[in-house]
Amino acid sequence: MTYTQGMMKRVTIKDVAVLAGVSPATVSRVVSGDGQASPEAAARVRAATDKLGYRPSVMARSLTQSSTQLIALVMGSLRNPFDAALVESLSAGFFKKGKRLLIVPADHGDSDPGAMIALDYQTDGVVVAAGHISRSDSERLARLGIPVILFGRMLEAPGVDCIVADNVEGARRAARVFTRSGAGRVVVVRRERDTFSDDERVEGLRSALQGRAEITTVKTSAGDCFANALMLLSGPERPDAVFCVNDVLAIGVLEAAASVGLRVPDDLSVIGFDDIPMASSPSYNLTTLRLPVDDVAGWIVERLLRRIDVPGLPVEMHRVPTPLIVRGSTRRVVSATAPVHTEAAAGGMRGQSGK
Amino acid sequence: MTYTQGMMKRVTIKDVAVLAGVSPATVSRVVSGDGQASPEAAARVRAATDKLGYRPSVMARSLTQSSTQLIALVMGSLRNPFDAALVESLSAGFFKKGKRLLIVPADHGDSDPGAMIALDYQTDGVVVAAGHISRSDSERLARLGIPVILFGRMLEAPGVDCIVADNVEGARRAARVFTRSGAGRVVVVRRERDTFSDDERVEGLRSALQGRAEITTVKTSAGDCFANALMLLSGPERPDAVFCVNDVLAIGVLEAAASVGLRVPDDLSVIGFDDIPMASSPSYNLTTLRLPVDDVAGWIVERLLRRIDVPGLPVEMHRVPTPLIVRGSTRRVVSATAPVHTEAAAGGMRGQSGK
DNA sequence: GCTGCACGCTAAAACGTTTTCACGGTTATT
DNA sequence: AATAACCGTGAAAACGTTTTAGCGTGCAGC
Repeated sequence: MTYTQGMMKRVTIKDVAVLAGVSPATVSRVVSGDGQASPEAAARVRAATDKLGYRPSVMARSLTQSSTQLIALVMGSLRNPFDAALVESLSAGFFKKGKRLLIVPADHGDSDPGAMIALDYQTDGVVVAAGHISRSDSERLARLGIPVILFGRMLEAPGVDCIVADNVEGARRAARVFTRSGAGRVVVVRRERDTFSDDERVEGLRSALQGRAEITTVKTSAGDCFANALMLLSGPERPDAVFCVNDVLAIGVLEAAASVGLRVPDDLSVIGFDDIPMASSPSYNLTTLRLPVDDVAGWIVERLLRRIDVPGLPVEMHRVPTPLIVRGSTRRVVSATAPVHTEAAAGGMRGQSGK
Repeated sequence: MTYTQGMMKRVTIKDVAVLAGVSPATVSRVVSGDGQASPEAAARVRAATDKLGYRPSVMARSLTQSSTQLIALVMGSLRNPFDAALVESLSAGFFKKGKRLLIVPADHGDSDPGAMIALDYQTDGVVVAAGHISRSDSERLARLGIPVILFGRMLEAPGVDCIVADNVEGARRAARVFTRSGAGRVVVVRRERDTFSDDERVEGLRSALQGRAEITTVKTSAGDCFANALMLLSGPERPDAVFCVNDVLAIGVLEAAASVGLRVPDDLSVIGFDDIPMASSPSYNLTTLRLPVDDVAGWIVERLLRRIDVPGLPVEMHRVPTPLIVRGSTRRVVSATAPVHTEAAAGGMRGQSGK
């Protein structure tokens, strides 16, 4: 079998119809499955679609139907393993439900807010995993019946559900560990750009530590974290505890501590946030607040699909629990109060995602 | 300003037309920019689109035009930082050129080959970043004029360009380091599933080491790498050099080496592949073959767009150079022959991506 | 003053589906 | 036996664009 050079025309429903000897309407009914069609007609149609390799055009279908099976995902950098894992988990989750991800960078130079691409492509929904969506934009989407899930920050607006880690409770747990081990000088390491979640984490720690310790804040990019931590840890007023708003920063601090010969956790306690796989690697062994990525992705998928099904639903503000994972970067203290989740120190490189 | 409850209808080109007092055709010409229109008509149309917030429906447009501005990206797990970086770089690169990424998991349970989603959505092109595409599928896409870029493996088929790391040359460089430092027992660590690239890397090392060293191969998942390496390194026939098909595995080996008290590079040399940011962190300081992710993404974007523009182009098989990045996990030897790229050991956590 | 031409615009067709409407032909209900 | 309900099907409209064909108008060239 030889093929003609050049581009062939797409095989359409009409081609199938003439081959099967029925009308396009019947083909549509058979292919979509729900319409009524006689067994013999259905058989002929199916034979024709198989022979021709017919695939309905989603583009054309979406003109008459509302659904495109597309979900817009506004995402940022994937340098942080947590974000990469979230995107992967979302992609898999949505795909399993027949939805495809249309990804749009949150911080493209353009002034055009990324989420609005949902309008161009008539997306079934929007997930804002990084960055923000303005109230007016979200209202515009809501007016068109496009639901939005916002991850990492709260926004009270029609049609947008929010899912945020329980940041203050997590930070409080970290604070408790610090006070138990008698930390007096605590440094908070956070990113350069203030985000909703970072603010909550820092504020949570600060309020829980109120009066019990002296707190300093350092802002740094992930790339400069090592260098900045180096300075901090070799300076005169060395902290005895460091709380980082995510694990990547915490690992930078651990590197620096090792580099200047500080013993962790004896000289310095370090706590991170997220519990990325690296955190449990033997060389870091980082105590952290776990943000369970598969739970987050699962909730987002569930919630968005449900809202697509039943549009009238009241909005929901979901807080994801952030259990403390005690590892080697903090001192083990006998706890008289609430039990905390600890972990056998053996087994390296094994992350949280057990799938 | 209050909005009516419930879903509003989309604002279409017709709405704009009546508001501007012109025909839909004129609106189309003004919006798309290339048609001819009088200044005053154009002004009225622009005022109308602004007032109504009109956004053309890509779906409807794609019926008459061929282009959807969509690129299908077949991707696998993002657990390996290299893959995450690649996706991020591709997304940014394509977005800058006005293309959006439609992501489809390579290994969804479905039997349907992922790349074929390109047909459903009339994608402008396909990037296969993980997994494979069969010859017949690629031919089908080619017949419809949809170009394909295949990353990580070679396939000679019409309409598919390939980009692959220079695996054998990289592996040869690794072999040279090993032989110079007098390694006699070399272990190759590779993934459980054989891939084109892994095969090339392993075979490249094997052929370069031919007769100079005893070679053993170990297959492992990333999660089990630490445990497996532990066994290997504490066993009777301990290797003095380990070549890993990627950095993630190499880091597992380094962890294990540290865990059993082996000194690197004195007792053991380790070389990885990819040069992920972690590789340059002070606690690993891994010698590796760099696969420059931004170069890869850049080539893919360029090439795919060019092929979309001019369909007749002959296929291209691109090999990406894989320079050796010498760090602390291999012994420094005075080189009498070709100069190799070395790197100041200072500055932690700073990866290759300088952007 | 007529032809030819560029221009600005509109009407209508086209793209590939789904869905509504209508129409015969069965089958069930009285 | 008459009527009603139902089933399978096709014609046609609809979705929101772009594009082609065509139609006046004004202007230059003869």
